[in-house]
Amino acid sequence: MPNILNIAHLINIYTVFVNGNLSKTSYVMAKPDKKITIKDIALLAGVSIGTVDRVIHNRGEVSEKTRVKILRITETLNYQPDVLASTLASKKNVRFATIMPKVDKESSFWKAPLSGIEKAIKEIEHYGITNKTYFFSVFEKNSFLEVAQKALDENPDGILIAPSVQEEALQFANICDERKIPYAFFNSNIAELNQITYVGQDSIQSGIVGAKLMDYCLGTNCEILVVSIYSFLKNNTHIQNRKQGFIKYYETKSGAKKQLHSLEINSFNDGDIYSELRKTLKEKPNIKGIFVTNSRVFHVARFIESEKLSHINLIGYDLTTENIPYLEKGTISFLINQKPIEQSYSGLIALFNKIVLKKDVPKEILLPIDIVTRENLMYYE
Amino acid sequence: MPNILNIAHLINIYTVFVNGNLSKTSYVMAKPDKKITIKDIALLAGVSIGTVDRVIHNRGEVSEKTRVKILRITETLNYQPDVLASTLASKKNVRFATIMPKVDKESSFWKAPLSGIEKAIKEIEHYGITNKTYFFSVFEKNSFLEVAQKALDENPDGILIAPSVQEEALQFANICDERKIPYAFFNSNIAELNQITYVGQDSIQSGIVGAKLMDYCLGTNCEILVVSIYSFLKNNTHIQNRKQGFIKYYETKSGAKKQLHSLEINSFNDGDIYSELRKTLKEKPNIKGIFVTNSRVFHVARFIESEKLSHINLIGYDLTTENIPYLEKGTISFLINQKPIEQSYSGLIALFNKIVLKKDVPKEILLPIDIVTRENLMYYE
DNA sequence: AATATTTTCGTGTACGTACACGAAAACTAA
DNA sequence: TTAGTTTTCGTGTACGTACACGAAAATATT
Repeated sequence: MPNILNIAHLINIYTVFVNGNLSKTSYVMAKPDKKITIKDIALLAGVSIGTVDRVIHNRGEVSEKTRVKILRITETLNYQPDVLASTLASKKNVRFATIMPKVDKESSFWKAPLSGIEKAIKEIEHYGITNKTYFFSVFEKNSFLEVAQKALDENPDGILIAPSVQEEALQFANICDERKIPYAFFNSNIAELNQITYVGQDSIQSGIVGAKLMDYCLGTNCEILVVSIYSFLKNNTHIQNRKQGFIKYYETKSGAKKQLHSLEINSFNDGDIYSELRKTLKEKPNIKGIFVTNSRVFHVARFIESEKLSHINLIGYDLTTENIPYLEKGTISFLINQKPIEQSYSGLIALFNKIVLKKDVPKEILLPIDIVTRENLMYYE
Repeated sequence: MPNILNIAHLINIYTVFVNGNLSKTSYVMAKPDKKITIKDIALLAGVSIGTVDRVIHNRGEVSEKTRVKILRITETLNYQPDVLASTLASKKNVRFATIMPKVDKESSFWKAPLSGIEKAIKEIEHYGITNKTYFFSVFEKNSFLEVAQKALDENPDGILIAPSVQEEALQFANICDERKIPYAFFNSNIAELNQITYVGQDSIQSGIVGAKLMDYCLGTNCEILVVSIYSFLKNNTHIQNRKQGFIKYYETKSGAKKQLHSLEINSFNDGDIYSELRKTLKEKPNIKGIFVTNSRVFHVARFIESEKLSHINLIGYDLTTENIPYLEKGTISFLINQKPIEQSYSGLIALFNKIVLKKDVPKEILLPIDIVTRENLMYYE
């Protein structure tokens, strides 16, 4: 029989248990505030804290009988381990790896996730968590897998991936599955894998939002151009979904439909882009709105300015340093924000919750589709 | 002379110090990863950890000589106390109080902050933090101060306040100052006080955003009505700023100006509201847009539906359960979201950072002005 | 100089958990 | 039964900090 300390709450627990009426309610009603510790459980089970610890961590070396007994008590009292004490005692530090595209000179989009990573780590570094970020090039074919291998070599406890190159990322996810390393995606997703979660935007819906805005901008009798710049390089489905969503809006919309045109440009060169745009606009002079499916919208903005086409409404994606000046000047009417900072931040926090705190994490964390215009820009930067 | 343990990093520290070249850089370069503990400091200072602890907490009973010595080492090594160990050791629990309007049957706006509070507490309860929320009525004159007094009676370690009734809140803030209880504001602000921080929206700018949206919605030749419903009851400046911002946009805007009209309605009764609106719209048939300066926009939406005025563009505030159906149907074109959940969440986190972690907190945390329409609504709810 | 008083400091225990080590109990083999 | 083996468990120490208690050192008093 356990030695009963003269602590009120323990007596309460104990009474409940010797009665055989092992009821959570009755305990909780007795002392709702006091936190249950393994010491309490040990006392109630008539064993030592070491034994309780072994049961909780499935470390074996405990007879089935006492194991069940301890588990029963644990569940009944709804024991929650003290995260502070736990991480303090276990000096093991959890190491995360983040794999994402490098910031190329063509667009600064991938700068933003870096500060999200920093923010997340600052918040959880107390818990002994570190992160190492690995950058791949979306332009070099084998870059992703090379870089990913480096990350793997360090045997991290969890990996956050921006799977911009789908096939390679898919391959890598399988390797992670084999090696039982948990991983999460951000920015773009690959369906049907074992990712802990995906943090990002619903890309179809974001296209719909773009269309809605375009609709508000434009009068009744005009045409719209949807521009994709170098979309095949990137996470195709992501970009294509935006286009698809945009088109869908106008298909389902009752009332005056607008005519849509589509243009694919596979170049980052302003000259190439200008001539393509010039040609299209010449052919279809009724175009009053241009929707660009990714962050390369600033190319089109430059074109509009240089050709003095102020009557054209321009909508695109992402608050990159290239795009922002054109939003401020009004050349770009709206930018749809993907919340790149929150994406990486939430991704790491999700890994932390799952791996360290062992909490459940939703399979998809869909971030808001922010509508950004000149007037509310300052609060999103 | 302190007893040198054969731990590499300590020898490193020690070497640095006996040389007299007490340089942070040299230490950090030696062992950048190892965390400095009070034990390290004690060893280096040739005292016990108890003494170091006394110095760190300004608890006195230490000679000036060793105090300075310890402080010097502490600063040089950039000692950061371990929050986990610290909160584990001190079983004192920090108690916060939140004071905000009660959810009235007229509008569900104040439901949202409750979940923000819950979220924040869930995140920081490990640190022994609790919160008790107090509700006042904006309709009863002395309700705020009564409720606030109750909060004060519990002698909380920090108070989060939604100062919707300005004069009373001001008075109360002064009491808090006297009693040296730190406080923060959310949702609306009172300038020039000693609040730790204000979390909320820039209300002037939000009016400007509303105007911009209205501008996009409307054609060239039309008039706009600005409606304030029961605005004198609430945090006046907040509501008035929105109106002011809205007007400012059209004043500063070059090009075709639009004519603005203003309507104040001091009733929640649909009958009253309808007749006021009906009268105004009859007088000014050219009105094509209505901007409502608070969450009572659903009244106007109901009016528009019942009078079948589908040509009117309606813009207002807040994703309340009353407003959302009208946004979904399209009767309301846009709602400006104040992020009420994040407001209370960030408010409590700010208190936590300041009081518990002793971190610096910005004097103003201005949350984004979310533009919400039918198509991106689902990600803000 | 001896004692009293104050200042200064070291030691010990606690917080709740993790884990190593070894002792006791249970079981096996002879 | 006894020794050997395995299973099961208790004890001790550590993580980094907080704080009480009391001892030692410094100072004051007679």
